[in-house]
Amino acid sequence: MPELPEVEIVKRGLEGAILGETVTDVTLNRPDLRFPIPTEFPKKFKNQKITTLQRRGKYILCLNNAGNGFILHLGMSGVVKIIPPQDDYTPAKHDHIVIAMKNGGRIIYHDPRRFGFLDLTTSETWQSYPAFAAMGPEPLGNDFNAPILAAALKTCKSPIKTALLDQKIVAGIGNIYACEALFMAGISPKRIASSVQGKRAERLTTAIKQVLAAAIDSGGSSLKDYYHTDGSLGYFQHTFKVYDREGTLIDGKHPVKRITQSGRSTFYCPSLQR
DNA sequence: CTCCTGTCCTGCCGGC
DNA sequence: TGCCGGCAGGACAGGA
Repeated sequence: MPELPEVEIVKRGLEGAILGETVTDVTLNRPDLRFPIPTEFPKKFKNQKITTLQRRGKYILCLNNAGNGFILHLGMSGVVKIIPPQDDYTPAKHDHIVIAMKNGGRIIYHDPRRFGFLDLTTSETWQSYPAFAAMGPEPLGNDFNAPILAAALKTCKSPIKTALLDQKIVAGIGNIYACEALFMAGISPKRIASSVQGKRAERLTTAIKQVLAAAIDSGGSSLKDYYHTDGSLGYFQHTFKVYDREGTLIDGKHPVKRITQSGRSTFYCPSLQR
């Protein structure tokens, strides 16, 4: 599920658990996720203090006091588990990376499908990491507004839904929140992206910000519960208006339809989205 | 260039 | 009950 809101919640959970803490050990339970895990990762973090945690799009950046860092992407099934200092840790299937802290706590990266990946970076160079260098604006930041979105879409001939999934247009949006934002904005996912200008761009910008902020709020309020139940961060329950709701009626009369665009499912309400 | 398709991997769900 | 096909929230390479 990890799109921007989920990754933001993971980052906040990590802040509470490991920011300022010292790593004592990093265990790689397998050599690769989607790509090989850099073999120098453990030694670059061992005995170093975590100084920075940041999110950019769907990526998490973590830096230590030696100026080394890692970039983590959760892929489709990545989960971060936080094991508090006093708790026992029972290894589970697909627990690929275990980071042990001096205070006794542990951070586990768990990912059944292994679509996620971890790469090394440094405090000096992380901003020019390829995925970041090409990435569009943060949707919740001041750099994202209607004129900027309209300009980015101006030459884009693909459907607006497909364009929203392009991380170069805007960062952090995935299949769920693309569907939800278009529904909130009353824009058809099939509309040519270049035609989303003026008022439509205004509505879409507002919808994107609202949908993402609301999801973060709902994840934030459940953060404590997550921490206490299974310690896993990366998935939280949020109710969606159209996503995965094919056939249900909006306001009792407007059915939600499912179509395929660029090989991905799109959910929308044809009578309310133009 | 831009756009679309296929692919990586495991788990789960529905249908037979 | 068991097996099998289809599908899953991402990103990228490669081809048109």
